[in-house]
Amino acid sequence: MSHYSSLNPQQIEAVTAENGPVLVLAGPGSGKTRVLTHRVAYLIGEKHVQPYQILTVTFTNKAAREIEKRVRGLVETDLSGMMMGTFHSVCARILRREADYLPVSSNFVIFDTDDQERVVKLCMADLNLDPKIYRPGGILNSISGLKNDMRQPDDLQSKSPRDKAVQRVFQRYQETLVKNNAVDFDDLLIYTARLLEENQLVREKYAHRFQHILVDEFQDTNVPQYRLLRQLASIHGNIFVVGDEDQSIYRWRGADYHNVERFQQDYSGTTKILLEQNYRSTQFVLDVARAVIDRNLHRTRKALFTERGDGERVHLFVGRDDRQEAEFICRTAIKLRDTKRVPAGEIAIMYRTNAQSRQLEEQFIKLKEKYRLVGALRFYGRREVKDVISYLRLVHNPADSISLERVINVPQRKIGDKTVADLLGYAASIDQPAGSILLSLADGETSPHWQFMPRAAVTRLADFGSRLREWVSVKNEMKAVDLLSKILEEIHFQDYCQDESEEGLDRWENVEEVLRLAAEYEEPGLDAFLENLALVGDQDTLPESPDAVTLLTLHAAKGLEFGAVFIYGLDEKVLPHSRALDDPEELEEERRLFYVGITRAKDLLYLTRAESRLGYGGVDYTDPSRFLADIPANLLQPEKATFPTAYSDNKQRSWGSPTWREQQDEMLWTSTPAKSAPPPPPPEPYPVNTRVRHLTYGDGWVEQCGVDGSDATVTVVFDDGTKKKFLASIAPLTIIPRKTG
DNA sequence: AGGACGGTAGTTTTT
DNA sequence: CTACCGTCCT
Repeated sequence: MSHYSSLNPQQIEAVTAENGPVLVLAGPGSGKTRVLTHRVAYLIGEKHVQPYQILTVTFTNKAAREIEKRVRGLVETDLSGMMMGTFHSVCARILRREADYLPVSSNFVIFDTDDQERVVKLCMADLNLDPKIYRPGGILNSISGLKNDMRQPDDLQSKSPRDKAVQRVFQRYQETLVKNNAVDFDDLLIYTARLLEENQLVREKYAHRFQHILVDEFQDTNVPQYRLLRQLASIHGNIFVVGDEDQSIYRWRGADYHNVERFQQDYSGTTKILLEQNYRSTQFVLDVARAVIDRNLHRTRKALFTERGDGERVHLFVGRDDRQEAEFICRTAIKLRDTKRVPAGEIAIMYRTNAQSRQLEEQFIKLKEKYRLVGALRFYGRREVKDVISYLRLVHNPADSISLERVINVPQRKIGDKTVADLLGYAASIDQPAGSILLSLADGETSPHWQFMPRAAVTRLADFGSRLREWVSVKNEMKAVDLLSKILEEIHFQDYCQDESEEGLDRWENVEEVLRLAAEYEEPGLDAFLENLALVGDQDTLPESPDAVTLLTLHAAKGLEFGAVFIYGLDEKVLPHSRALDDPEELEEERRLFYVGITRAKDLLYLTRAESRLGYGGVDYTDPSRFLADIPANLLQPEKATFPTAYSDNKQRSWGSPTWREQQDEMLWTSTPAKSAPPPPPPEPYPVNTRVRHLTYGDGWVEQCGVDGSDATVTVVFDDGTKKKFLASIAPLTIIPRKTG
């Protein structure tokens, strides 16, 4: 077929692999999406598989859409029967259909993290657990951790007081969700996995239907995902997974790249294909990437290569402080745009934590340049947005007391905390959802619940109850937009948003955006709209902007590519992050994160760090990231700040003379040359046969130390026999004083 | 019911 | 140093 001519031999092998388990290990930029989409097209076009017999699973909606779009471009066939979506959306679809077997009914709502935390707080209050001793967020994390491993509350190994608390909250949390006819994100996967494992009828139904299962980003699967795939593949065994262990960066969410190894054990006769040709980056970028990632164990080594040529060396800049570092980045980015004609939209600045974006933003603002910030404030996280969505959710599912609590007094209708607490308490005592009681109160004094609290309070509740009843009665006849407009109007939400503050306008505009989103749903009813709100994050809402530089976290960068990439903050405790330092597994993940960042670059890559950074309190003096020490010096190009320093150099170091190392750094990489001093002779920092200690490799002897170009390099033979070459100025080496006899 | 205050924590966040 | 949360006070 003609479009296979554009594929390389390994890609063709993957696309046309025989039935059975196939594992494609795809390096960054090796065309894994192409392989996946061509495989689908091949199955339909050549193997005459019906679209409805194919299941394609991804992690993000964006990826799902991309794959669908590209498959449509490859085949003529109508794809409407094909199941294609994220793990969560596929599970939701299955669960709604099979709700008879579940503790919730098919119109269950999906609780997001916000809701989850509210539930945890509620449960903790009920159990008399002090939120100051156990932070609700932390407890929720523990619960989610257990759920990700498909554990039950009583599965907790140790019985520390905290674990006991987690157990009790977990138990109650789960009961609360069921009472609210709600599931959380984890439940979508867990319920599905269990259902398929325990119910032969359901398992066979789906396992029979899906003759081919294709999975993207397989290294990011967690226990329930792995297990449910296993069940779905239990009849035909045609499971085609694509992934890359080196790009697994969601361990903390339960993802376990060991599933890649597990796959090969569990599915005998797996065809394994490595995609090593990279179509994205230049060789220098790939070499740096490889130098960094090859230090990780438990992975399939890949030898990435490119036919794009060497390209430029990877640039390395060391700022005096993080401000200068940020300034260097912004000015260089602008320079690339103006003199090297790299479009701003092809430039990205990546960092470990969101907080780091501020420094960069300040510089952009100072230079009056636009930038695009990815992911900081989430649209769906806005209070007013959550409020209006909660209204819809309550109407859709009056048993959802979390939403009810959220909106019952927003805007204020004189239903105070006391009244709400009484209502919820009363509801719990007769084991009914608070929503049902509200609806019943709409009947006035004939309601059996009328007497349960003081007249004034009950009247106001009844007021709200009759509103709610009205909305519930029309919800299936009206389109989502119309219902939402009706609600907003009746509760005067616009007035509520637009107090005279500036944010007031913003708030209302956000609400209008929700209305626009709702308008896309033509069918009457709320189901489709709410499902989408729950399962479609705003990751894909981020607008393209070709004329602005993109600022984003390394996590958010996964899957993207840019002509020029800056990685900001290559210091210990930043990347790797301080929280990861004491755990080797976490450190490996930090390394992968760095690797993901590096491999986003097509042509230009800048790594930057600073000798000091603003910490929580004052100034922190930094150590260079250990990852830098793993990059051979000949791949790097030290950079000086070529712009006039924008701030005065008033930070004299008053304590003692700088170490040779500081002099070295000054000389090589900082913008301020040593003041009017004659250029110091090239220091020989590590004389041959010096005993040295490396931060990660231990002790050894200096074998060679030379200055090539502007770089001092040092070669060390370690006691275990390994020989390493470092960039002298940044290698975490210290000289071990010789014992004088 | 809203504002002022104090305490405390402060990664990453596909769904 | 902030930013956010919870509490208390008005």
